[in-house]
Amino acid sequence: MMQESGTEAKSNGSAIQNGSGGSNHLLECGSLREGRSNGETPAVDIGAADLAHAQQQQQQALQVARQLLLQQQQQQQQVSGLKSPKRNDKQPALQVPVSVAMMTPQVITPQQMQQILQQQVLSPQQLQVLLQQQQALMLQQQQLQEFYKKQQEQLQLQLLQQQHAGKQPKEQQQVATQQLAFQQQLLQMQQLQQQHLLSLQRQGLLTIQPGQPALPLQPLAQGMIPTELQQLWKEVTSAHTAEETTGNNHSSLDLTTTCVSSSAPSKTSLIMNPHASTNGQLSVHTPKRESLSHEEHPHSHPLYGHGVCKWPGCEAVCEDFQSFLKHLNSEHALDDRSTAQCRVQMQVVQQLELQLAKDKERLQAMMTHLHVKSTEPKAAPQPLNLVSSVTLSKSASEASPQSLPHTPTTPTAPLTPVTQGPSVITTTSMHTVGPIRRRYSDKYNVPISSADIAQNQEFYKNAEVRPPFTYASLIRQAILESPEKQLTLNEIYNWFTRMFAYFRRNAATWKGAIRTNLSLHKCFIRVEDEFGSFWTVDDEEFKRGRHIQRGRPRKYCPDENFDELVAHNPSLIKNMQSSHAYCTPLNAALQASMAENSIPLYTTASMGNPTLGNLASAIREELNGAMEHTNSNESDSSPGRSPMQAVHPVHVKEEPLDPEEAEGPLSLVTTANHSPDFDHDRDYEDEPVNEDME
DNA sequence: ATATTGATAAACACAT
DNA sequence: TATGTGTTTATCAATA
Repeated sequence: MMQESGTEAKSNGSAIQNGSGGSNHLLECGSLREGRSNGETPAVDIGAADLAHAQQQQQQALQVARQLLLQQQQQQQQVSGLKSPKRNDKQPALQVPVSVAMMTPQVITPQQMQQILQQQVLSPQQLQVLLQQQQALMLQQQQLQEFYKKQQEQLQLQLLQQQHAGKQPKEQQQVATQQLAFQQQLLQMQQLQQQHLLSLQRQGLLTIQPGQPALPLQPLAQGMIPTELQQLWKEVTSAHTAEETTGNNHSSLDLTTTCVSSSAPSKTSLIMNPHASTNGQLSVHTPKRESLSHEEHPHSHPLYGHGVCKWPGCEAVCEDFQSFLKHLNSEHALDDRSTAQCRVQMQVVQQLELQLAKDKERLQAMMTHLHVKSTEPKAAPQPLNLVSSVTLSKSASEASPQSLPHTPTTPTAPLTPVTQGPSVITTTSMHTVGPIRRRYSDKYNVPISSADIAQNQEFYKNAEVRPPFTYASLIRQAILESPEKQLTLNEIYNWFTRMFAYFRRNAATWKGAIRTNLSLHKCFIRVEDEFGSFWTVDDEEFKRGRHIQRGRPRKYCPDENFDELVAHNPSLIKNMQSSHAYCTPLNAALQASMAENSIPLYTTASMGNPTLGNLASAIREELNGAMEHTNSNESDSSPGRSPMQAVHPVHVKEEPLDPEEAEGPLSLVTTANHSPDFDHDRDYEDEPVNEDME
């Protein structure tokens, strides 16, 4: 059994999903061109009597174009959705975006581009290639558009002729409508691309040569500026002096020219700087006001940082803030160029906002979906393709382990980092699962809060996603969740399988890990009684951090002399006290209430503080006495055992009526709903219940 | 570059 | 003997 899991664990190596490129778009464009020439032929025959024929041809051409459009849209969608299942392992995101970008010369959506930029995975050369491809495509699209314009004109001519002739077939109307619709789509698409291109330019990613007229920009003139933009623009301009005209009067012409000039300087800044965009956004609003305000806050200016001017596409080095101001006033004064850049920035912002809105929506849908799903009997693991750690704390994750049946060792990214981030399950936050063993930072050692787990519990129960917690954290959680704060090994196993779908396979692996952790971590204390042994946790020790202590003295062993043991390891008694090893239900209740009040469990306070410590020991003694009364057969009859231990069997094994319902203070809210199939594994379940302890 | 830390695998001992 | 439990060590990978 070990072997099987062993090999499985090691075989996970390199399952790197490579987003394979889509179809070759250029080819499709080629066919488009053919379609176009076909379409043009009939155009020449306008005067021909065979209107039906011309219409047919037009329809064919339309169809081809529509298909093309559809394909493009689909591809865009596909590509934008590509990131989700990606698994990165050793192969950072780098390869994926690059390959995608290189293999599919289609127009890249702004979202994609942004992602690529953010990941900073493309070399300047690669970016150039990409951009060139995009330009080429845009050119083709423009041609396509021209073609349709022509067609439309023809159609209108035909219609006119027909009207004169007194005929107006329905088909023609339909065709005309379709054409219009299509053209609108085309325009929209182009507009999007323009914006994208503009943003690239703004970031200095695209350099348009003088000889290469702002071809892609031209269509922008056709796209209307959204009203919000106009409003924004008005604000910007009005903030200046009255001399300026309103934004509405700025034709795309200036924009074009300015963009060209502004893009020139920044070949160097091929990688988008996250800060830059932030600054850019700020600058969008009222530059003037900001320049005023910066005087109040001398050294903080959104356009100035790290000794560099953050004006889009500028990056001029300014020794100090004063020189920056000079530079700002001289180089970025209110002129056509600056206004145009401002405009571009507005578009960029708008685009980002759009994207943000979309992503928010997506996130919402994902979360909703997951919620719904959790209620379903069996969760399909796949749904959460959350794979990219992008973030949901939930967020994204990576390829779900499900997809890697043989990679038990590869943890998935945390759905929700325990201590940080939203506790929502964000798909983005999940890291890719790869064979990589993720090491959870110390913060993951922080006790898992009920809320943290509770929020994602359903998710983990159903999705085979590896929880982002260490074994130690989980074991602790399992123990603390139990009514008695103690569990047998088997019960711990069961807790794992019950709470996490991920631990329903490769049992040998994770069970071994649990055992190792129990042994290795100082915070886990093994206690024996005549019914067997169980584990408790010393929360103090747990919180203390590094649990592992190689070569540490053997843990408490029932067969050894307790006093001697304590003498050797004074902390042991502490551990025992703090852990529930010897705690009576009363003490447990005390701790429970502390926990409820967010007081660290088994706090050192109770140990360190003489008063509390005394109280604890007093309670213990009392309980011991009580134990002896109730359980005479127990007690110290066993020589090697300490009195404390003797107490154990009495209450320790008392099994709650329903393990699921008798929850400790730390128990997860949801624990109550567990399936009963697990958890009845104690051999001593039939043990009499001692409820009189309270 | 090094030290820590966590996960795993494996060897071993012991008990049932 | 087979299995479960527990301990220990080694190795690998991720991180600090």
